[in-house]
Amino acid sequence: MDDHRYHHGDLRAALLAAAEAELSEKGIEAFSLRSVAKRAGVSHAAPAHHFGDARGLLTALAVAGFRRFLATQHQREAVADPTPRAQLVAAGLGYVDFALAYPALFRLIFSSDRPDFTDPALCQAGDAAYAHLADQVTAVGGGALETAAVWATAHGLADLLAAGRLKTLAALPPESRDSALAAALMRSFPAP
Amino acid sequence: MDDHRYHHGDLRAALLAAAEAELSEKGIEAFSLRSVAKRAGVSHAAPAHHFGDARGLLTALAVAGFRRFLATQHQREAVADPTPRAQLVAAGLGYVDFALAYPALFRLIFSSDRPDFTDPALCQAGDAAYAHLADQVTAVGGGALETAAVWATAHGLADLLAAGRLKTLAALPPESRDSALAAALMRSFPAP
DNA sequence: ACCTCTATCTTGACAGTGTCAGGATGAAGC
DNA sequence: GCTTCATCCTGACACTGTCAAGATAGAGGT
Repeated sequence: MDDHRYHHGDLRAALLAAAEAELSEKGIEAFSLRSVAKRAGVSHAAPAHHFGDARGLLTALAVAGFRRFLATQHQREAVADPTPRAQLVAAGLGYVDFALAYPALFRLIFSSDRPDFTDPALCQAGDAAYAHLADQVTAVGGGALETAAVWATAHGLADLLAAGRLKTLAALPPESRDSALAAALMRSFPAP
Repeated sequence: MDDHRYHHGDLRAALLAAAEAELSEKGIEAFSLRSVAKRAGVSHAAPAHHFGDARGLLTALAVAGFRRFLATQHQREAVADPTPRAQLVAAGLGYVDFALAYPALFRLIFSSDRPDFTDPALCQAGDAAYAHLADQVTAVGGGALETAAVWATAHGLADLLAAGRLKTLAALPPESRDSALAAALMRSFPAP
């Protein structure tokens, strides 16, 4: 609990936490590496040793974001019917949940050039998220094109809602909003 | 044709053109006001007089982006069947066309905090784009929820394609890609 | 015990950025 | 010709990311 040691102990994790806080407060376009260091209580060049540069930090943050992205979908799936169709819809609702709960992380992952998307760890995290969706589409009898269609619908809903551009949907109470989202998702893949 | 006059003549338009070129080359997150001024051949503080600050320039650029966004949709609609359903699908294809032709502008408009979206001109331009879509959904018998569903599908396809994340769709030849997009769009609103 | 080695973090510097204050320029109106 | 004013420039400031060089402390060997 001593914050004033020369060696921090777990500065890497502390910097990631500070970076996420800065990201959600200031947004990706006002993100500052020095602000992150200041928030973590270290010098402005301390992050360099753990992440190389600002891109490295944001890449690591994007990896963590993808993991939480999948975890948010799993939360929805856990409380949904075990049928493939219900699981797929639940994943879509989790997709939207993540975008609304962590809009800055969502934008970092899907609408930013700052993370290095050729980084192996980030590639793997992104591929895992895609594979999860593709598996579920396969389970309902769809192929690559159906995966693209479902993904686009979920992504469009999530992105527009997170940006505050779907006021008619956002104004609905949670249950009817979810059912509207579910209906849109259901239409995006073929009937059984 | 004299580029070295003290008074530029139409610096505002020249700065907008330079800003769009910089935006599409460097991306929104590496956008630099000084680079724009340098490209236009004026001093680093010249843009301030016409746009106030960097946000003002990007706001004006977003307004122009919304206009071109609508124009791109109109191009598709002009060569499509005049039936309401075909016109709506054409608008969706134009939506995707714009995202692929001007990805940086698309991101500026839909995934950036830098423009001032409370600016009257920008609000009006954005509302016009929304109204165009809503009108077409109304013409096929849909309401607010259907508008949201169609919008989300078109937006998701456009955003993911522009980000290069739908390789299966992007790999298709143009005609079959368009028909796949059209099929996804058709499913997003009720049958006649 | 001491001594090195190494990872970790700090300090200081540099070029580049947005923004502001003040000054220079030149076109238009009287 | 003189004034006026929009237009554009120069210079300064604080802030940013990145690099080089130094300070610190924990670990491991002798």
